[in-house]
Amino acid sequence: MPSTPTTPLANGEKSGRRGQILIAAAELFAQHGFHGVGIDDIGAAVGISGPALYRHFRSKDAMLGEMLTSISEYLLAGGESHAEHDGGPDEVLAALVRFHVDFALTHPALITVQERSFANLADTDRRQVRALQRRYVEVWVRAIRAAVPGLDQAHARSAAHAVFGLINSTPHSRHLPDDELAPLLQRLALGALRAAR
Amino acid sequence: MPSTPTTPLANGEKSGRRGQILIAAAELFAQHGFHGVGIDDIGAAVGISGPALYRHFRSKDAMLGEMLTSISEYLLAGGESHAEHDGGPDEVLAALVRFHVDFALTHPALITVQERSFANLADTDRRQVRALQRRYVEVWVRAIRAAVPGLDQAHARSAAHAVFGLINSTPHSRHLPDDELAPLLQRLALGALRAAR
DNA sequence: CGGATGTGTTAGCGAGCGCTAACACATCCG
DNA sequence: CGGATGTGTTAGCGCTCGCTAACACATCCG
Repeated sequence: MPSTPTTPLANGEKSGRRGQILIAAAELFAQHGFHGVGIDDIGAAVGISGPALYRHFRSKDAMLGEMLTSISEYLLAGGESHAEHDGGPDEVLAALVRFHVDFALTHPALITVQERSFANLADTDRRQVRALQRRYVEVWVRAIRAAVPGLDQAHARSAAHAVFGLINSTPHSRHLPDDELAPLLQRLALGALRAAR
Repeated sequence: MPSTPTTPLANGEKSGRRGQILIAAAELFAQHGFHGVGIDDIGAAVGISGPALYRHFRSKDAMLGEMLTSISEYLLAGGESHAEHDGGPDEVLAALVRFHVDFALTHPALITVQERSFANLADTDRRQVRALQRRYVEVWVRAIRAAVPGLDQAHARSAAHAVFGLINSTPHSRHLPDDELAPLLQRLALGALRAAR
């Protein structure tokens, strides 16, 4: 059975070498930036040497493309699944916050890459990732407007992006154990949205 | 008179060519990442050609170093100045938020570079920038703990970083005019901090 | 005047990049 | 067995990069 993704990279047919390579590459891209990482660095990180990567990916750009697409699909699928669940608007919003916080804490490198390497995508990949991201934002916008009355679309969208920034800042600052940081971030995010107006 | 900085780059002796180059380079670094920008690109952006930059900076690394140091010094000076002003804890915190929001909206490229290119700094520059950033964070930590009782240092520090992420996310999403976005961000940031505990 | 100083140019270096070519070998299966 | 397939290797290509060298010229000033 194909199953819905449980982990953003290394799923289904991406399991094995391909997934392993994407995970290692994401870590490196997050640390040094896309252009700061060489093909040989990525190979070395998975125990093979540079050019062997081309048995699995068409190009370095293709790695980034598949990486960001995969992340965006995972976020969208998770967001939609939580948004569909019944429960009041407050519960839905809290579930979205919890989902995103959990993702940021579990996959800090992926959050970093998603944030920073968008501009390095090839045109086609960039369009696809942007479309997926927009749909994810729209899930949030609907949830925010349902839970916080009196916000127009533009304000809700800005608030959504701001909360992403709040949650995604995690990788750069982890002075707390996850089991204290996660609830703090959830309080901060929901507190921010409650104050949106 | 030397005066305190009114603009993060292009101050005092940095006025003229040096400041102009740093501003142009910051814009390019923000768009493409440090390694994604060539010496010739920076030169072209100020109307001279590549190698002429070495009349003003020792290296490309030195440009980034001076850029981030300058930004960090500006933030720290502004933060300390607002923290010293009298007024209740709430007023001080609100002033810090307003100051940081204003900086993020006025200099989106600088915020982006400060966030993303820290890892590209040479060792010496990185140490200095880190020290300045820590002091800026400490200004916030004190203000947060004064205004939001019951937070220990670690939680306050995490909250400060989260609010930076919230405010700094602005460059990536501006669907509102500044005069609506700024108050929204201030409400979100203060709302988050109020909910920290 | 004439040297010093500051700021620009073009040519070109050495190094590192992404990627391809050519080959090696292990596994699988008709 | 023996070809097909998949996955690894090393050598090396063409290109771009940061940076230096060598030179040009304008301004300033003793």
